[in-house]
Amino acid sequence: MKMSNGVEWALHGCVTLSQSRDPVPAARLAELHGTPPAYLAKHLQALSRAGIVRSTAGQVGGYLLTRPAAAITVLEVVQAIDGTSPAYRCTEIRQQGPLAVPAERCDRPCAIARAMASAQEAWYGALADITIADLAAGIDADSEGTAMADVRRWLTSTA
Amino acid sequence: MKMSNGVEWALHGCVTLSQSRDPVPAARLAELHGTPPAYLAKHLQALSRAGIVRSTAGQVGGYLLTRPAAAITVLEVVQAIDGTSPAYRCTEIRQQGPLAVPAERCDRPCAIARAMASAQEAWYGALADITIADLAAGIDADSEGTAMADVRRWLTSTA
DNA sequence: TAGAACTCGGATAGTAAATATCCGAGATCA
DNA sequence: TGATCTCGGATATTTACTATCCGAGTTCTA
Repeated sequence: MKMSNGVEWALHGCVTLSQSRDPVPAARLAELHGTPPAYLAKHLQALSRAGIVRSTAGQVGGYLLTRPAAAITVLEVVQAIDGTSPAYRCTEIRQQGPLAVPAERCDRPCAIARAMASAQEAWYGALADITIADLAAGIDADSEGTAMADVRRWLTSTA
Repeated sequence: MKMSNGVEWALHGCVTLSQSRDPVPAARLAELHGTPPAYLAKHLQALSRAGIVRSTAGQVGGYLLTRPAAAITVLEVVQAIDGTSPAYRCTEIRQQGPLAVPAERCDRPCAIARAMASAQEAWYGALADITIADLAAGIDADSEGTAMADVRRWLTSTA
């Protein structure tokens, strides 16, 4: 069970975008985070499709959050990059083999699928309780309150 | 984020093994569940390495649970098949780029990694609260108490 | 006691997904 | 109006999962 590596870049990118009032080009984010520019752009497209960021074309274009950072949950970002399909997908093997359960009796998921879905629900719930603003605050606290200010300064400075 | 398909087979297999007092060959489990025999055997090897099942060679050999089903958690099975490494792995991109954080200040994981680890902790906790015995009871309840009896009858019958 | 049959175990191909990249379409500013 | 910079989807490469086979070891039978 491996989560896409792009989730990390997307989360860091959203935190960075939360510090900017002007659009930030994908190349700029890639430079800041030390990631492949083209690949990061692909993930930003996914965020755009999910309605988390808004893209602007042209010379002063770039990406920008569509909502306040406090209104964007980590779960949204994870699902935008990694997909919404649950990690465990039941293939209904109870309907196969010599003791197959007739399909008419399989209206509800089997006990195993229910257990796995319940656990994933706990996972999603935890992710939904954290917002991009929380992450920014946590990173700021780790750096004794200088990290986000440094990001804002770097974003406004011309490359 | 996609979990290995073998987890489903392993969980169903453990439930089946919990109904048998004699070793069950991998080929028998594969026949019951309608899965590729060789591939299922590979996953059973992983369960064996994790100490969840015990293998016996020879003519009357097969696989058997090492502990009562109530003492085996779903988390153990999932980790045995899918690995123990967390789904989200931080690549420490905070240490790269023009605003890189010096390594000396990275003694503890960054706020994003902490948040993701906390969520995974919730996931694991939910899986650890469910045992193989719970799954067997749930499946039995879905079938109005006939499923496990049918399994026991089928296991003792000669193919 | 020797043989044979059946078992598991690790090493070996094939396939799908994720990773990484490039070039074209569209929009903005000079 | 033109040039430059932006995003967006289509395209190769690598990784991990899926699936399989054959050899080593063990147990029962004759």
